[in-house]
Formats: sequence, C-alpha cells, structure tokens
Amino acid sequence: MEKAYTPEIHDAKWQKFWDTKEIEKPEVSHAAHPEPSPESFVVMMPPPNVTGVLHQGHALMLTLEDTLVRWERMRGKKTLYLPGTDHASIAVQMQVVKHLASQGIEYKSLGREKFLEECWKWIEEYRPRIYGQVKAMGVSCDWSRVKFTMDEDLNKAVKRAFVDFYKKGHVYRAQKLINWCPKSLTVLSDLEVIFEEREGKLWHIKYPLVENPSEGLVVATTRPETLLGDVAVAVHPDDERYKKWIGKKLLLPFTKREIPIIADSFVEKDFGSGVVKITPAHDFTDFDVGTRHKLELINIFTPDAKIVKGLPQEAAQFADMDRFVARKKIVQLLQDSGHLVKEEAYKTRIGISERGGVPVEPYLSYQWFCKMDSMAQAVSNDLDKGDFKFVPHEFHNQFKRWMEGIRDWCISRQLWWGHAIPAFHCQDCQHVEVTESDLEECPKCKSKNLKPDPDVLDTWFSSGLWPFSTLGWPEKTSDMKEFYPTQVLETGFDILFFWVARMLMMGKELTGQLPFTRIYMHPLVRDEDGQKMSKSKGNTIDPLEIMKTVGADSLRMTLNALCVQGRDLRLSEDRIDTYRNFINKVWNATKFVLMDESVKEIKKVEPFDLPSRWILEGLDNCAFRVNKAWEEFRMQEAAEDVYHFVWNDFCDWFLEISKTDRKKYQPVLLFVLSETLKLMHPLCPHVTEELWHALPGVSADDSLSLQCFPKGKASGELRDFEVLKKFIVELRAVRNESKTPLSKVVNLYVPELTAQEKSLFETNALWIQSLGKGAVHLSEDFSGPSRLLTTSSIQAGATLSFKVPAAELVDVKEEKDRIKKELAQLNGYIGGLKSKLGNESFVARAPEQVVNTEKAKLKEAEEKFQKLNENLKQLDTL
RNA sequence: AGUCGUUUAGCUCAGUUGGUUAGAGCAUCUCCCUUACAAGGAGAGGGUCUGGGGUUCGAAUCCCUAAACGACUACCA
Repeated sequence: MEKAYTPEIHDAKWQKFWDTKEIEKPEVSHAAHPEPSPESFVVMMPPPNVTGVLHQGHALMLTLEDTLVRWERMRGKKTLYLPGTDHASIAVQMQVVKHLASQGIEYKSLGREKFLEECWKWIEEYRPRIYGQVKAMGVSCDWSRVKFTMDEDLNKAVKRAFVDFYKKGHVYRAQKLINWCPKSLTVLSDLEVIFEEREGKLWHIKYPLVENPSEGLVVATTRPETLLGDVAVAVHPDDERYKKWIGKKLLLPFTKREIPIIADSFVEKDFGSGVVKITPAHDFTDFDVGTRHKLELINIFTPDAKIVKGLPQEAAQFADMDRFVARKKIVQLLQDSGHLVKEEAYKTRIGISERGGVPVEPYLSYQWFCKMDSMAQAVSNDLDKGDFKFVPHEFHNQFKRWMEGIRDWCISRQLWWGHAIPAFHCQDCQHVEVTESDLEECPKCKSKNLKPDPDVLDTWFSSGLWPFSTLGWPEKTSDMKEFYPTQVLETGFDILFFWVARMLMMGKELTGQLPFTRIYMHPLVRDEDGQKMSKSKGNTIDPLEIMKTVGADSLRMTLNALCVQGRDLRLSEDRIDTYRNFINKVWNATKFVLMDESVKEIKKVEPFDLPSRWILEGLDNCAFRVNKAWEEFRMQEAAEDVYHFVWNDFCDWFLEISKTDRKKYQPVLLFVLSETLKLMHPLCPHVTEELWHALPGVSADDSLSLQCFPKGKASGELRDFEVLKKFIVELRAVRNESKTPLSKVVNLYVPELTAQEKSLFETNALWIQSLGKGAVHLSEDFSGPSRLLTTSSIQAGATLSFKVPAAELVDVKEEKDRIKKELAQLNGYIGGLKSKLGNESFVARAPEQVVNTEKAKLKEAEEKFQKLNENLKQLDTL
C-alpha cells in the first residue's frame, strides 16, 4: 500500500467509478442492494446559480445532503438525489450586461432576442464549471436527471403554474407602490430589498400657511426632495399644538401647490416636529395615508430616479436632476429662502437593492402580483398539524410569524433573462389574456394586434416549483409518481422565505401535497474569527483549493464534524488538518491490518474474549448512535462518534491489543475494519472506497456505496474492560511521572482484589503488561516505600488501590481528606436516592424500569460508600 | 422597538430527559524515532460552566433577573 491517501489521484478515480457503476441512479442502486427497503429517499439539490462559483456554503450543503443520501442508499432505500442549477434571472442579466458593457456594447442596442442569445452563450460557458465543481465534492447525485430552471419542460411547468394561479385568482395585475431599483430598472420583491442602517439627516422644513404666509408648519423629513410630490401634511388628531390647524392649507415650496393639513393617528406626536409630509407616490406609509384620505398621487421620478420634466412653477428647474443631486439643491434653496429651520444628524434605515446596490425607490407601477394569504394559511395550518417540521425547531415560530404577516408577492420583473410571463396584451381593446399557448387573436375583439407581456418572472417563481417541476410536473410522469413528495429539504436559512416558503405554498397549491416533510436548516459558514467569508475581505477558505490540497473527504469530514444546530460554523485550516489527519489514521490502520495476509475472507465474528467482545460491542454501539444521530440531522455527533471509535477505541486500544496475539485477532480486525469503512463511507466516500477495495475478498466490481449500512445496537459499557483500561492508564501515568524509562519494568502491587477481579487480571495479563509497559503483581504486600494511588473513579464498587515502589510518597492526610469529602458527597447522593425511592408517588408513577435503575444506583452507591469507608480505615493504619 | 438565539479550558466548540471526577479538537508542557501512522504514541497542566437570585438531597442543565454579543422582523417621517 502507498504511504498515504493521495486525493489528487484517487478522488477522481472513484467519482468516475461510481459514475460508471451508476450507483447514483435509484433504479440501479436499489436493485443492487442486498437488502432493499420499500421506502424511497429523495433530496432535491438546491440549485446553485448557474454562473456561480462553488463556495463554502455550497460545500456544506452538498456535504450534508450527500452524507444523508449515501447513508439512506446504503440502508437500502430507493434513493434519488437530483442536481441542477438556477437561471438566476436578475443576477445573470446583470452579469451579462456588465460583460457586454466591458466590450463596449450597450445591451439594449442588441435587442431582446440577441441579448438572450448572449445570455445562453454565457451560461453554456459557466454551467459546466459549476457542475464540475459540484462533482469534485464526490456527491452521488443522479446526473442523468439534471435540470436547469430554464429547461423547456421546466418552462412548461412555470407557464402551467402561472395560468393555474391566474384562473384561481391568485395571480393578478395591478397598479401599486412597489420597490423599484433605479439601477437595474426593475421592480423587486420585498425580500430583495436589504435594509441598512445609514447615517442620514433629518431636515426640518417650514411650509407657510396659505392664508398667512408668515405663519406655517414645520415638517421633519429625511427625504426633502420628495416634497415636490407632497399632497398633504398630516398631524395627530389629538395633538393640542396642531388641532386648530387641521383643514387649513399650506403653500408647498417650489411647486406652489396648496396642500391640506389632515389628521391621521398614524403620526407619532413625539417624533420630529409631529408633522409629517405626505408623498403617496414615493413612500409606503404615505401611500396608505393617501388611500385613506383619497389623496392625489404625484409621481416626481423617472425610472432611473431623476426628477421628471414638466413640474410646475419653480420645480421645473430640477428636471432631469438625479435624486441625490436634487436633494442637495433643494436643501440649499430652502436654506437660502429661510424655509429650512434645522438640520440634525439622524440614523436611518434605508432599503438597498440586493443586486443594484443602490437605494430602492418606492415607485408607482403596474405589475403582476401573486396573492399569498390563502396559500400561506394552508401551509401554516399544515405546520400546526405537524405535517412538516423544521430542524432546528427555532425556525418554526419565525416561519409562522412571517406567514401571518405575508404580503402579496410581486412576481414580474422588467428584465429580459428569465421566464416570460405567459400573457398577451390586445393593443386594440386592451384585453389581457393569460394562456400557456401562443395566441393568434384577441379572444374578446378578435384583433390580431397582440403583444406578448414584456416582463419576465421573479427567479424564485420557478424555483418554487423545483421539487416537482424537476420530476416532470405537470405531466403525470413515473418519476413524479415514485419520487414526489420528497423527504428532506436541506438548505440555508437565508433563503427560508425566498425559497422554502414558496415551495411549500406552491407545492401544496399545485400538487395538493407538501413537497417535503422535514426541513433541515444548516448553519452559516464563517471564518475562524466568526466573520462572514467574503472575497472582498480576503478571508475565504476556497473549497476548491482545499479539495486540491487535502481532498474532498477531509473537507466533507470537517464540515460534518463542525455542523451543529443553532450556531454558526467556524471553519479554519486547523480543523481541516485535524480531519485530514484522521483520514491518514484510517489509512495507516488499514495498512496495519492488511500486513497480515493469513485471513482471506471477511466474516462476521463472534466475541471470544474480553477485548474482542469490547470492540465488537463498541462497533455496534457506535453504529447505533450514528444511525440515530443522522435520523435527527445531528451531523456533528455522528462524525465525532465515528472519529472517536476509530481513533481511540479501534486504533489506540484494540490494534495495540491485537499485537499481543495477531493470529487470534486478525479475523476480528478485518471484520471491524470493514464495518467501520461502511460506517464512514457517507462521510468520506473516496478514501473508504479505496480502502475497502484493498480488503481481502472484495471484488473490484463492487462498490462500498451499495453495501448494507451497519445497523448496530445499543448496549451498556463493558465494565470489566473499562476497569482494565483505567488501570493501564494509571500504570502509564506512574511510569511517566516517576520517569521510569521503558527499559525498566514498573511493578505494581495490587492488593485487596476480589476473586473475580483477580481472575480478570490473570486472564488478561498479557495485554495489560504489553499496553501498560509494566508488570503487574497481584499481591497483598504493603511494605516498603510506597506511593498510594486509588482509582476509585473507575466504577462505583470497583475501587482498586495499588502501590508503586520507589516512587514519591503521597500525602496520606490529603488523600484522607479527599475520601472524606467524597464520602460526604456520596452521603447526600444516597440520601436523595433514598428519599426518592421512599416517595410513594414516585414509585407509583415512575415506570418500573426507572425505579429499578434508581434502586440499582442506590445499591451501587452504598457499595461504593462501604468500600471508601474501608479504604479510609486502611489509611488510618498506615 | 419586538421576537429568538448565544455566553462552558488560552482559542473554537460538544454536553441527549437535572445525578457521582463537566468532554473534544487545536494550542501549551514532559517523555518516546516501541517495524500501521511523527499528519504518530504515552502522559500532564488548564474550568467560580457570563453575573445575581431561586427550586432541589443534588444545577452547566429547570425558573426569575441583569449584562454582553448576534440574528431576524417592523410604516416612526
């Protein structure tokens, strides 16, 4: 065998092997499995952006999903892991626009069709790259079923969903105030607006009274430029300061319009001046006020957020001015004319366009919307009923609250790259027809003068259909029948509302079934200082780089081991090294086992002595816990469990013991190793596949991926063995502390052993001496200079005392005090147990098993108490 | 402002329903090239479990309270 695992050679080799064996195809793997289960297990890969680059978030997602997928496949379930990519409408359009601009091409000049061609070119270039990066992780997804959200069949699904929603009245077209991105020139959904706290200013501006211009009201605003669109000023109806003003008119600066003073209780009396300017066309709150008071809507901005032409009076001078330039100018002029009363620093939350990076503008516009309340209600009810669950549970409430406050979803976008909205506008009678097919003439007026809707759909509309559009919906395909609904959705919480909520609602509405029953939210990957990884900060740990240097398995193992619920994941090179070392350890352990070639076949072995029983039970216990942990998505627990079983139990103890009688233990070594490789396979598939193929009797044609995953069973710890282990640790410590070199034997005199303990020592003397590097003499001899050690912590009732000659003397008084303290503690413990057992209602109510354990604990404690007492007496004689 | 989360060794974190001596990795110190592995082995040191109260025989764990940090939500112009 080679000196170490070389990922750069073997990772790709095994990926190719799995590919040719088609282990990731549900039909193939299920048929090949020795114990196929009737259940299926389906995970839809959250599709990465088609032009994206693999980052740690993806790496974590792929790792966790593939770990679960491989595990379930090995458990015999019919397992489908379906990969794909998302067309990322706005993100990709922005990229292509930028790319074209860099070549001096203005995208609009190309026209829609040519531009879309450019997009496809762009995608054909990038898509293989992200697929290649996904594959490098060693994920076992079925590439024969790979989907792209702009595939023809998925486009069909999108159309069907849209038309279905339209017919049911969920989708409608309306003029509303929406979030407008002046940079990318499209509407955005509420979720695509990122709120940021920024240092701003609060300007206090005086609006003069029409009937008496020397008097006036002072409004406070963070956006003085919007005063051009003011239609009223509002005060609180109970505000004594302003009661007499209500109904009077103010003269608006610049436009010289007369606007009324209205009363509305939304105004906070204590904030600013207690007077609010109302600009219904440019502020969401004001829009509501405007609706309540039937106020006019005055739009003052062009789509790219410049002041419109044709405003009256002095306002005309601002035409074509950018909103921020206009703000400066207006403040300046107000100051010059004495309208500006005061200017104060103010922290304000402003909405930034997720893609454009500029402040969004509340803007009045005709858009397509999707009504959400009834769909949200249905899903919310299902959550209450427990039809689906969040892991971790914390997301339950957050989700519910969001569903309750849900607002209609603006689904149209003024972009070219994306799914076209399946609607036609009749240019003659203005009728809008929504249809899946191409339309020749207007069904109302028979006009042939039709125009397709110019907009595309929000990316997340097609993503929302992902769990079933990928299986062929709306066609009743066999995949749809077999694999829908899916079982687990694994994703990051940042897209809980963007994506998860929409899949649930759309899935339930369109298919009548929830698309999945368990939602596992993985943590955010941060760097070792807890910072978000970002290229601009330069703190990224590039998964591709890691895989190149230490292999996919080390990365997968690390991510699993660090992945706990409810806390961010801090990734560091140190941690990766730890698990790289682990893989090396497994490699070397296998090398050791294979050095003996006497056993040609791996068979299940029965325990024949204490160490073999201990390791076989340990294996069962470990397998049992791993299964349980994965059932509940406790990824860290499973990984750590395997780690410690392999390193501490198998390598540190059993391997060492086996050296004392290699022939005897070889079958056990082989069996345990092969089972362990199965256990590890979902975590680090490449290296385990490589090692498994090196085992005797394994056919080159077989894959570890299709072996039975160890079921394991729980059993208590093997006390006899633990006692001896503890004993050996003490033996080594004595050697270390007394600085006795290996060439010299440390002799331990072990007094006061029970007959049972004595025989335990005798039968296992060989390996005790070998591992403890010392001789053990069973003796009652207390004479000579001695050091007293107690291993009372081994187990209650198994207290051992032994002496080491020629070592320093320990303070007997200290030891006595320690025992006394322990006795006192134990006394309290016993008292508690007694009172608990004496409590009739406890005995009556608690399950018998619990009462029995408590009784056993009491017995054990009492025995220990006695033993300690004896020890104390013995110390008195010294 | 509201909701939720976090606070445990020098660092990063585990700790299942309350139970005897609170664990791991990394880092530190000592010893060891013992033919699987120095990317290793054997040991050691290191903790008022954020502070304060309470329940209990017993609390890192349950309750109350305070603080710090973080996340999400929200129409204070």
